[in-house]
Amino acid sequence: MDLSKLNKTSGIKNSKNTKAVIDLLKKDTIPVSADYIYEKLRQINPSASMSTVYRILEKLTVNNVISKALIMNENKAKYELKRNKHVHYLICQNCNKMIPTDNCHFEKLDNKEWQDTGFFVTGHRVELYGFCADCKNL
Amino acid sequence: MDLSKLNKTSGIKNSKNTKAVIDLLKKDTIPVSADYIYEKLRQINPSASMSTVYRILEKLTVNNVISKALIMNENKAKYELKRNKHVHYLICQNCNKMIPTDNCHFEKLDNKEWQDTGFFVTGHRVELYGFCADCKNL
DNA sequence: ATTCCTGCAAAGATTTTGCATGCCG
DNA sequence: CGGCATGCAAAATCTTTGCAGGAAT
Repeated sequence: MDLSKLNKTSGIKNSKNTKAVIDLLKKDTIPVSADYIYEKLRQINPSASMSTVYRILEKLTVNNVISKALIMNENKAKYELKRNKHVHYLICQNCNKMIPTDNCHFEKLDNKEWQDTGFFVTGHRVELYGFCADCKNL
Repeated sequence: MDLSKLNKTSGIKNSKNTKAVIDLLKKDTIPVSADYIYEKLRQINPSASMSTVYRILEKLTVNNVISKALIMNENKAKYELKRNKHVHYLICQNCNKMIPTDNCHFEKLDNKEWQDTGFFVTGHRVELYGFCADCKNL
């Protein structure tokens, strides 16, 4: 996550807030909400505002540093750092827990024409839902 | 979509608005927003309100008649009728068009334990994104 | 008669924007 | 300096809820 490299192509500056947000996201293994990021950022910079958080997330999304995901049963966006190893999630229908799983059966879909539709697939998102170990026997 | 059957288990009554919403959804092949449903419903019942739409969608979702999907790059929920044949979507990153595809490679995932996680998978959602035939050569 | 449904208005929640000021390159 | 970044407040969206009256079983 080299901010100075980003800077050249995007005009994004090397601000404290932006760096802090990226550092926060590095520590998470599941997508997190703007609100969560705001709370964490306030611990580092107590005067940071929600609009700054949204503006940073927007810029990082546009520049492909993070991705914005909308999850079943959630009414707000969540964000996660894009990483080399691509991950999907198991989502519990009972407690909403998200569990990352790196066992992706679907890589072969990417960068291919999708059958006879003329659609060129560049990526995919898979959510597996069901019941986690704690909830499946309730 | 047998409302009278639903009625028995759910307490949902056979109201004009609910029937109209189900009929609307039957005509769509891609998920649609509450707003879109509201506009269509108003053509049938000009006094219908947005809160009624949301209340109907909530009830139908809970009772498994429709499903609520959150789509990449959209900031609002979309809804679609649950059908026997299960469908995924190709989503264009340029024009946001959604194209249904019934070629699902993933059915074998369902109703299985997911590897050694103890998670029991009951369903899945796949979004393939990329560029549609119209946008891929822009 | 009871229970669910509806419209309206108000409130909540999430996200975006205008503006004046501050910081980075 | 010039342009992006920030905080604040206000606004824009989307969604939910309280209440009183109406419809369905």
